[in-house]
Amino acid sequence: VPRRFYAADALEVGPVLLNKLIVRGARAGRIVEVEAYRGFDDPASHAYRGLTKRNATMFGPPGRLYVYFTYGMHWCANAVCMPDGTAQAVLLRALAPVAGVDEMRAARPGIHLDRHLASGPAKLCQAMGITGDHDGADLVSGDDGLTIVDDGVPPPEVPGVSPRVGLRSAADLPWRWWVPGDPNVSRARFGPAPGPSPDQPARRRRAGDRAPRGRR
DNA sequence: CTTTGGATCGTCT
DNA sequence: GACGATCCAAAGG
Repeated sequence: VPRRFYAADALEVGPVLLNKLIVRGARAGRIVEVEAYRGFDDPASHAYRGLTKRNATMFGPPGRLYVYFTYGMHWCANAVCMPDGTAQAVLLRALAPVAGVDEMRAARPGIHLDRHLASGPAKLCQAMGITGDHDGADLVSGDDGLTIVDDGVPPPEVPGVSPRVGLRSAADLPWRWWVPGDPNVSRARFGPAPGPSPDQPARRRRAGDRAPRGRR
């Protein structure tokens, strides 16, 4: 995926990142869920309050990986968008494992079902072995061992859409997208798959299909 | 299947 | 000093 792909608004890049592959060595996963984070105009973004040591990568050139540490134990990874100087990013929230599944399982002991290997932003980093060491990695050159490639599978014509997960502020903005019907999409409080998608008959009701309930 | 609470620490106020 | 762009085990239906 070329540099110019990322040099756009995260609201545009997010949905078209779906179904692309993230590759690290033998491991590869298809991106099936993402969220957009903008900058000064997005209160939920790490970049909202300006440049800091942690979020510096978000303010740098597009096509790099922004990795941050949260909850005292988890890493999460984003693809940086917009030209150098403007902070935006797309959070990678879930993968469908495609290759190197043995390595992913080794990185996540105790997980048996493939669809649980990378069905969340921190799980994704564990499965791929992504840590703070990869903050700033160039996804375009692949020089740091991480790349995002297009293997010809197009993004969904009509992705699933919902508000972003786990936020206090800006909790209403519908900036989360996923591949409809994909079993690797994270279980969230807001529902996957509004209606039956073209090729998916009719799924049984799931926890996430309900309207958001109070608290949080 | 769902809900609840604990873990755990860097970052910014 | 408070709070996360989270995950999992445990416990209850």
